[in-house]
Amino acid sequence: MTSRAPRRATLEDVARVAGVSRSTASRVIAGYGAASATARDRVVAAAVQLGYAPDPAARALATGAGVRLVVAVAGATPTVLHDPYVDRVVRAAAEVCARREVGVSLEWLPLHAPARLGQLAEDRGVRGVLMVNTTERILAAVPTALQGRTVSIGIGSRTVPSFDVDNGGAARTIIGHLLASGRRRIAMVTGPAWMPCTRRPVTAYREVTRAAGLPARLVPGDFTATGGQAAMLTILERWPDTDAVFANSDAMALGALATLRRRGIDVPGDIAVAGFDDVPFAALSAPALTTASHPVEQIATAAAAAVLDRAWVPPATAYPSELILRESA
Amino acid sequence: MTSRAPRRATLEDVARVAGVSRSTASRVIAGYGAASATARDRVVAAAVQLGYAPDPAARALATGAGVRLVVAVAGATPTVLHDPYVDRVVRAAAEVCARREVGVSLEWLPLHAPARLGQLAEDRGVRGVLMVNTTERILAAVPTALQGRTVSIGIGSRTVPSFDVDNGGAARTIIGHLLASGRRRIAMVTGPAWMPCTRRPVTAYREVTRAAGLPARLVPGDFTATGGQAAMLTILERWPDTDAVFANSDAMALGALATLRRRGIDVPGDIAVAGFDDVPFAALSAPALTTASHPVEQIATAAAAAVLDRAWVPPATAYPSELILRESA
DNA sequence: CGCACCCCTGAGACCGCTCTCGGCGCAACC
DNA sequence: GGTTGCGCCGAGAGCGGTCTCAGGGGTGCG
Repeated sequence: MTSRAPRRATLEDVARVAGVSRSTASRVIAGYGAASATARDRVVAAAVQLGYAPDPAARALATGAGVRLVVAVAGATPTVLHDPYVDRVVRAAAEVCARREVGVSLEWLPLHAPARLGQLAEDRGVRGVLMVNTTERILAAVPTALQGRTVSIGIGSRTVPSFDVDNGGAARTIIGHLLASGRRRIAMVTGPAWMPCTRRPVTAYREVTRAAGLPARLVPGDFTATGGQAAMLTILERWPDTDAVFANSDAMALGALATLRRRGIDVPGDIAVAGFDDVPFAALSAPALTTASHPVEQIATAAAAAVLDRAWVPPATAYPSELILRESA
Repeated sequence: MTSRAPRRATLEDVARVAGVSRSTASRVIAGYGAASATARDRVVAAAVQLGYAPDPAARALATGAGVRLVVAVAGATPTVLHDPYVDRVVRAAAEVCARREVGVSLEWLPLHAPARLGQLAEDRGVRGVLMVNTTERILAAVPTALQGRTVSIGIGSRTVPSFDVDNGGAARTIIGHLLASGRRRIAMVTGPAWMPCTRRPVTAYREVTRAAGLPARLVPGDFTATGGQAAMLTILERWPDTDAVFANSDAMALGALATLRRRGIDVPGDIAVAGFDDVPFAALSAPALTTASHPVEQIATAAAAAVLDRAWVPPATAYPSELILRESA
């Protein structure tokens, strides 16, 4: 008995063992047509016995479905890929995809060159697209060939469903908290103007402060810590009497904290600082950062599952954020 | 002229346009056999003209190569996947893979169940494996079918090449710096004992302190910030006269910093603190953290490229780390 | 001039799966 | 009893590549 190379079982093998045709075996494994209970049982038993698992490449080839999910991050430069936020999205997506025998790849989507989307649409390897940080302009350029298998983390459109945190609500809650604790000259460090995710928090800020009869003090940041440091400097210079700062990301808030510390300004005594995201280090800063949670993993998991399963999804889902009270505000 | 669905060009189309057979076209595209200069030119021209790109699934099916790279993270529980370090590895790998039409997936490798490796080996979908945080035990269980397409970030073995930071050297440098700045009662917060990456830094610590005639003060951590907080508490309790702490990761160092701040202990006045990794927030803590760099992206990129290209790689590559002096030590 | 050899090429099998299509058996109904 | 209809099944044609193999044309040598 020559022990030949232990070739992996194929559908053909399963069919032979089950005593049915390959077609029938395929039907029960892939579950599309009808099959009798007996046939089903025999096939399943054979598959289990042989440790059968379908070859993703062969299946992709036959169905025309792609073999990987691409996470496309929009931005002006490729550096947008180097962001902890993107990391979290990619990890969650990769975890979801692993169970479905699908890979993930990461791409930069040049802000003003939606042509890349056309290439993705034609690429037989791509099963679907998960867009991050996208803009209306880019969303509008999503080719028909990609519709139905594209979702966005952030804003959406009629053709691409959106999964996002309720950042407007989060901003409202945080600013409400600042107000409630007696702050009156509240500044906000926003994200970059081109990022749509900046809009709702800014609107919320404008509304809440206007309702309280307070002036708007807006400074743009870039979601990085160094950006936060610079923004804090600007605030201090432009409005020296500021008594609270809401930074639209923890990274920026942490940067602001660093600037204030360097200037010897007491937090929260002189100025209260609040962030958004609840990154792990937010609990460890001095003082510990008051912030609001951002369920990125949950969002990315749902988004990835939606494009993989081609399930119907509500056009826009907003995930709730929770206020996390610590020392800084 | 009916404009039919713009089907993506196949090799067949390229061959037809170039006026050669599919075989010849394949030869020049995949570049394995011999082809005349004219044939080559015609095929290349046709491919360019048609915007041809090979279907990864079809190619994978024909060659038997897998269609995705799996990043396998060893650990006791699936929570090992939720680690910023893993995120960085996955991102770098995904970026490398994207250019090669390969996807990435993320898996947890149960520490005491190397059987999962056998499944990976049989999975026709996997092109190669990138192991993270692995142990000798697991390394020894890598099936032959996976050899030659598996690399490890961390320790390696005869059959799986290793890519890692020179963490022994980094530890030596950091402790040397502590010593040079007059510290004499230096404690170290290590990683978990089961992680091989803990070994070299600990050995370095032991050697350097012994050479200086100092006692070893070792406390195990878990590479998380909360673990660092707890470890710092232990150190304070067990050796109250400690004047410096080297934590083997920035997260733990930041945790230690938080504990010290809470206790009102001055850093670096009373106790100096140094970390390892140079995470972004290390520059923003109060005081800013002295640490050593960890070129994770560079390492992961090289590792991913190695398994994808099946290129020969030196059995073990140690990437240099640099001391980053800030305020805490 | 004949032969051997080599370079190049095309035909075609194959990778493992999906899915259409036609056939078969059986129950229901007229 | 004959027809219709339906449920289940197998044959087989792809999907888009790779790669073996046999053959054709040219060159070098005897």
